[in-house]
Amino acid sequence: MTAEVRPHLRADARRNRDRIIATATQAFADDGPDVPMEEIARLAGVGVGTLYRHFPDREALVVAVVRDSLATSLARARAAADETAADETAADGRAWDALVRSLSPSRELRLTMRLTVLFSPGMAAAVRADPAITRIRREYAEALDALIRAAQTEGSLRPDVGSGDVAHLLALAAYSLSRGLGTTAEIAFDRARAIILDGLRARPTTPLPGHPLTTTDLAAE
Amino acid sequence: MTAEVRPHLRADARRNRDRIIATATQAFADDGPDVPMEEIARLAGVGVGTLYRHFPDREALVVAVVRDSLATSLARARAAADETAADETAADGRAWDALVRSLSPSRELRLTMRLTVLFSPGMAAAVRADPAITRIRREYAEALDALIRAAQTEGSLRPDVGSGDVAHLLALAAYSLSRGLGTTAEIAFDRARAIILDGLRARPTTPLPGHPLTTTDLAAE
Amino acid sequence: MTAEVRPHLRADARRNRDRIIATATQAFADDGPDVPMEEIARLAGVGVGTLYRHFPDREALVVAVVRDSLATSLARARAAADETAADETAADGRAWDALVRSLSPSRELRLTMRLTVLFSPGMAAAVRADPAITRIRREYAEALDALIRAAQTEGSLRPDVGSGDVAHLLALAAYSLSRGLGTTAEIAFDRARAIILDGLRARPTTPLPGHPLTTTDLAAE
Amino acid sequence: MTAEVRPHLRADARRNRDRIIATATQAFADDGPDVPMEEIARLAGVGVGTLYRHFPDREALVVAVVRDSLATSLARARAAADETAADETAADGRAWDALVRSLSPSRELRLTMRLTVLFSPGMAAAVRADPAITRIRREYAEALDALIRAAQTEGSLRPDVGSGDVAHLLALAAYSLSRGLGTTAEIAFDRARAIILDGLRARPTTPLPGHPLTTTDLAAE
DNA sequence: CATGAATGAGGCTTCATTCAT
DNA sequence: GATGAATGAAGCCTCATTCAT
Repeated sequence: MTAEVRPHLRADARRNRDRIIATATQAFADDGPDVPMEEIARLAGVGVGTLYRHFPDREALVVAVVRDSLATSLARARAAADETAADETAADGRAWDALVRSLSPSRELRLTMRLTVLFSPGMAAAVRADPAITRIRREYAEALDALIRAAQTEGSLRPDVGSGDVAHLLALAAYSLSRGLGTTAEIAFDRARAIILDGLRARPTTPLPGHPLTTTDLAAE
Repeated sequence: MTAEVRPHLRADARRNRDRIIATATQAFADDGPDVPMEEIARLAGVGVGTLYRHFPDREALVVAVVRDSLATSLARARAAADETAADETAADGRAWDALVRSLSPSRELRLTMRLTVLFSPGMAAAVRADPAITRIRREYAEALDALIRAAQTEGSLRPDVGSGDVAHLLALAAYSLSRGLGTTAEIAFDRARAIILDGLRARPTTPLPGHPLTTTDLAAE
Repeated sequence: MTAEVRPHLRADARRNRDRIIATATQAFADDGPDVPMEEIARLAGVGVGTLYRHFPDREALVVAVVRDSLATSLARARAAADETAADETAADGRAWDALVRSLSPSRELRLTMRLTVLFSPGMAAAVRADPAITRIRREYAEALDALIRAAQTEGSLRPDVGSGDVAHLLALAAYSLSRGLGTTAEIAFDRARAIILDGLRARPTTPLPGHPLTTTDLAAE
Repeated sequence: MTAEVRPHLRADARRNRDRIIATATQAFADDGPDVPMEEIARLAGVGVGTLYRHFPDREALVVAVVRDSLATSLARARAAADETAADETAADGRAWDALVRSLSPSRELRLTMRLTVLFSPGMAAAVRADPAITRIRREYAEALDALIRAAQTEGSLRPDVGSGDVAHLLALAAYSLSRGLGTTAEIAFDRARAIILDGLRARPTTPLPGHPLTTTDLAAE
């Protein structure tokens, strides 16, 4: 689950650290961003002291949770991309297919994106300020850029959108994840995604305002 | 700003009540749903006691804020609808135009929708339980239903979507409102909206999963 | 209900004052000594402002309630005493009979005595410091003293007790008034009183410690 | 001072818990049932947090105080009873002597009984609802019942009273404990108790109303 | 290192009292 | 005079964080 390596950490300590992150992720998803630290420690089966030994304060824990989740998601996305690239049987529209998968973020990634909305302004700033997170976001953005250029080259994606636009729509779809996990919510999500994809595939009707957004444009927000 | 009338309320008290609601709306938008009551009181220029005289607890204040915002938005939407109906110059595609406006919620409505996501489960439940809010939501839903049927009849809206789908996409767009108010955010919003609209106008390519969602489907979520 | 006369008070103001005292007495009896001022005002059908016009603070109201109750009780006790004194048919043991009546305080007096126990130390001090209340207590004590001497003279009351002892026992009996008004409570009270009376009538068996207490001894407590 | 044992509690925590109970008992006795929690914590030399760690809310603290006090009193009463039972030199009237001791509750028990009168209805209900307290009260009642039957059998206690009557008189005497600790108060208490005892020893003169009360009758009140 | 007890700042709410209408 | 709105100090409780065991 953890994608960053901290060299000098005894096996049991490492196990504790991982369990705390996993538990916190689940707790944030279940109970929202205000779960008390003691509750997280309890759920992880450790004392608060241990929690604080690994993460000096709540902010550090939150950053670790987001970092871990993004790293995992990125790793998975890359693995999938490699498989796809190696798949010689794919028809044309291969770049479009990859883009479609980008708009189908894993449940875990969606939870993380949702969290970043729910966290308080201070937490959100801390998350954005984390170098590792920044790096992962940049790599995501680069991958998305490549995908988009390929799809536009192959003619399957409308030419007047940029990676910022797609990332934005991706984020929108992800936010829709409601706390409840009903299948209705999942169906609503899938339907919305399909409609958005049709919008992305469409020939432009009326010109979009401004110019194609890059992910950098969004980050400046 | 206030759309509900409480008959027997001294002028000064009424003024305070309105100011508290306006201040709280702003404070929630700026600092999230956890702004301390005392902070809200301070920003409104009143003592905590006054705040609590008008709203017996935090829940009551939140409900009042949402109710007020929704009521205002509904009133404006209706006024706009009347004007539109009276506009004899509109080309064909009139229903579509109205639908487009539905996907352009006012900044205030967008803030409110954002709030409903941010509130804790308890608050969200209290908001949903409020009769006035329930009524407004129902009226909104009914208006949207009519709009959608008309647009589908005139052929401008794809036939495989329901009011629930549109409401969902509307909500997605609204959530996108970031805390910051930069024009970039506004442009990103407008571009996303246009793309979504293109998706709604599109001839279906691959069939959508499930069946057209009604707003009732969403509420059951 | 009010036994003190405040000369220059308009009739309606006087009526308000009386109603507030009566209401407060009832409210203290029903809900304990912490009833909010606003609640008392509401029950009395006046605004808080009016309440505060008549009684500058909570202490003043409490003192007025106790004073009024004691004054009424004293007046009634005197009226009863006069009637008794005039009753020529009474057998011997007349002083004893009067004493018995002393140990049967009216429901109102019992409530008041109970209140003085329940009030906070500060309130209790304020009550004890009130000159009118002090005077009434003194008059009560004097009446009790006379009664006791007479009863001891006629041989119906054991000689080794003083007015302080009787007042103390009287207070004990009064405290027994529970909040609930069940008849069981009343019967328990009557039985306890009868047993205490038997104790007062008894020939001493073992000598009592100390010496007969006067009411002054008690007040010094 | 503490009679209940909580097995798994660190020594220092246990010490704190005990000190908090002792301090709270004293504080309630001195300043009434409304002493602020923070004041209790301060007097106990701990932070509020510690107080709340041991007792989740004020009610829990009050219940613990009463439970502890009653348990201690019961334990002492039993120890005394055992000694008495072993005392072969006692003259006849042994049951009566035991009853006399029952009417001489320890200072601590008297404080506790006083508290139960002073507490608000809610607190009183919580105290009555506590299983440990209920058990102790029942055991007290049973012991009193046995004592009373024995005394009536040996002819030293009037036959027309029940355990409820004695418990009631016991409570009355206990309530008399004034806030101040003057020796006058103690003497007044002792004298009142002696008089009440004479009343209990007396041959009935006029019949008591109702029938002998059991402790169950009182509890139903 | 792990544990969980202790701390205290901070948020929510109540209510005695004051003051504008 | 009467009214009830406004005020803010004070009490209850929670929880992030520190520290002794």
